[in-house]
Amino acid sequence: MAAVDLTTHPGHLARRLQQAHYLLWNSMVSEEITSPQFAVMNALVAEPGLDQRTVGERVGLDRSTIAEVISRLTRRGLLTKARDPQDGRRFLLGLTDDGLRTHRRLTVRTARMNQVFLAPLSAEEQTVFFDLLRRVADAAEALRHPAEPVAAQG
Amino acid sequence: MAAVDLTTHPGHLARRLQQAHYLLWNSMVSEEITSPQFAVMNALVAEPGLDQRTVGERVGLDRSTIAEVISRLTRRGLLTKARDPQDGRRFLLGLTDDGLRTHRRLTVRTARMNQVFLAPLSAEEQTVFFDLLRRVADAAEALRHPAEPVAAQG
DNA sequence: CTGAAATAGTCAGTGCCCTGATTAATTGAC
DNA sequence: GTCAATTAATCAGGGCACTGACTATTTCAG
Repeated sequence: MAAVDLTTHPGHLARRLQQAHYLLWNSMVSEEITSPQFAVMNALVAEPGLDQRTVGERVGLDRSTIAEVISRLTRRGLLTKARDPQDGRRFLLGLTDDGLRTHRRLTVRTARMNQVFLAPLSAEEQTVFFDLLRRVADAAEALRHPAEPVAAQG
Repeated sequence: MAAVDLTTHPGHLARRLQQAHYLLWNSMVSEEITSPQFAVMNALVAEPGLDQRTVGERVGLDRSTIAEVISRLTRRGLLTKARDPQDGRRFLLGLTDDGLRTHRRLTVRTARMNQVFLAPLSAEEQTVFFDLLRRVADAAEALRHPAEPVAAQG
């Protein structure tokens, strides 16, 4: 009986949290547009004309995944993709009118969904929750993308 | 400029948290066995002889996903699968010796990984983090599996 | 005992997520 | 100016996660 209590494993809880969010999104926000797709559209509302790689960086998706997400959004006419005349490697991205409308519509619904999602916590707890979540995620991400490796010491 | 700040969206943070965990698991625990696979093995250490559906329930995986995970573990010889003679619909699951050894080995490593993952938080913050995470995940899950719908009132 | 409902598992289809290998374009050392 | 290194994107391949439709078995009402 060397079994472990998974409710003390942050990774397990993170997975369950994300699954729960997925289901809630599906029922309260959209069955067509997923949360990562919304994140991509949102990045392009904030900074129109970004290229694929940079959008991925903004929303936290690797090069392969961002390519798939963008391909789906393009296929649905929510997003346009054009070669950068200045740099033939890049594709510049932008939202179509439909994409913009969709983003606006979903923004309202995500706000409602977030309220339901966080309802079990008090206002102060919600603040703490965000703080802890961000700190853990940022630190773990930093482990993977070690940024400027400060000149070797010792 | 109606863009939203995704760092105030719990779902977005949950996704980033899970991704960060995935990467950390890969580098600190195993490149062969994934976190959900470990969760399944762990459930069978705690309760040997469970059937597929129940294991899925224990670790939070739907019937399709649990089938895939079990198929991979079986293919690798970590797990056995046998028809329940009492109920021809069920498959009873159990760990092989190799599966048991693997579980034991990974248990040590997951403990180390959890420490690294939670390192940015103080001991008290870690306790709070677990509490908040569990409450939000449980509540959101409850929305989807509405349990015993208490007799309609009013 | 028989036929309908419930239950366990499979299968097809969609989408997210990663790695490693490859292709095309640009940049930079010489 | 040429060739090597870098960079943006694609592709192949493995794994997780869900839904809806299907099969096989069991259960239960009658």
